[in-house]
Amino acid sequence: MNPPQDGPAAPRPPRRRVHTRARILAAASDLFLSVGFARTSIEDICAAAGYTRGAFYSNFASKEDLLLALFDAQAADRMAELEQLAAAGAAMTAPERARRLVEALLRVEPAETGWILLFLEFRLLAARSPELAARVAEHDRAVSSALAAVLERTLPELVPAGADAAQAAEVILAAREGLLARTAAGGRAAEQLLGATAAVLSGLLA
Amino acid sequence: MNPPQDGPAAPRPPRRRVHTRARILAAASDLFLSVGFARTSIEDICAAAGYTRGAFYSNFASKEDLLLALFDAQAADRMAELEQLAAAGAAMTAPERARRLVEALLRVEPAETGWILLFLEFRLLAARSPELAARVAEHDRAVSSALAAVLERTLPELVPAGADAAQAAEVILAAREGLLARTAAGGRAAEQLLGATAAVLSGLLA
DNA sequence: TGTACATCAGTGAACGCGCGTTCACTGATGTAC
DNA sequence: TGTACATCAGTGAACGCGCGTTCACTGATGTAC
Repeated sequence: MNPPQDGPAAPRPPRRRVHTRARILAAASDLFLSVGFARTSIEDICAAAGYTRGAFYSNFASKEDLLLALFDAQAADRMAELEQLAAAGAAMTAPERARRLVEALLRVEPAETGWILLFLEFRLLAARSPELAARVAEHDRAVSSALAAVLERTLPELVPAGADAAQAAEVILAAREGLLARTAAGGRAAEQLLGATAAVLSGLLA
Repeated sequence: MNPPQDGPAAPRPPRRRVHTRARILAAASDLFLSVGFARTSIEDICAAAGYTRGAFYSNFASKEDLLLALFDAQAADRMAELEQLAAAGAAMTAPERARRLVEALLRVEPAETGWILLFLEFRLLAARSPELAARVAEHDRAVSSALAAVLERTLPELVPAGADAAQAAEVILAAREGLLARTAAGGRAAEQLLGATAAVLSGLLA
């Protein structure tokens, strides 16, 4: 694995074909979001990206490793989004900020739907694997404290008396996941459940 | 498949070895709850129940069919539980009723934890299969309206102004699933998240 | 009660398939001189 | 700039395994007489 240590130890040359990893990641993302992790084979991913199976193992240690890489990227995106939400909130009225937050949290675009299902699958895997569980916990912690910061800075009135922003953020995120899981998994129409949520929320906040 | 229609069409004799189905169901329930649906093989189930694989297919059409049978049984249990909750609530004070309901909904015994994870897995399967999606939707509808009845009869103050009991029930159940999924999937300690939920709830209801 | 027969619950070997992973290899890319 | 060489990203065949499902069968259970 290590380069020979006897020469003048030249610094490693920059990697070639740097796009391979990115293309595999992009193809995997598309497939995971539309079909799910378990139902997507490595063969499918490589074919979609224009490579053969070996290229996969030259860039990732395993299928699970690829999934983790995707989640890291997704987590970064989500953090940035929350950051932006907090910044944009400063210039708005409180009800406007609340509306925007709920909108951001309960979005049900197809892409978001795919992510929720993929996340569910990830939690399920994590439930049986301590390593994955640690990664999920880390992710949850990061997103949760980012949301707590948004709440504290722009919507303290959403934090119920007797609870702190961190607690409120955790409960909000967990509830959000349950709601979106139901809409994403089909069955009852999404609008119906989200409508109910809106009704309940505005009742609570009135 | 049908008996010959030429005789005097005697009524079918009662089935023999009637316990087989029940024993397979019990073994499957144990395994699904502790290991999950995908990770449990039919071979595992049959071995645990004391049969061979063929016995399985003589009692169930497929692995999925067995899962559906388990869910039907579980749904019946849950309905009975809610029924009982409503009946018992009549003799209590309102805060006591609220405490009991929250307790019942956010229980995290090991068995309940297994059920939540199994349900997650079921929703995931349902997301890719219209037939299963219909079954989940039916199940959700039944449980949801049972909870709505409990709310209306014993805890109308839990229904926010502007929302009806059906909407409140749906949102409560969805949020419950999200909360329990997080605790069941490990990572953050269950007590921590449930403690946060309690804090948020009592803040909201105060 | 006893005997011949029919049924069908359960057996267990075999099938077939998909898929994650490995590995000896090759040829394009970059380095040294 | 040109040539020899080394590297290693990507190839593609093969391996191995697990598992859901099928099916010809058998022998215990029940029926008819």
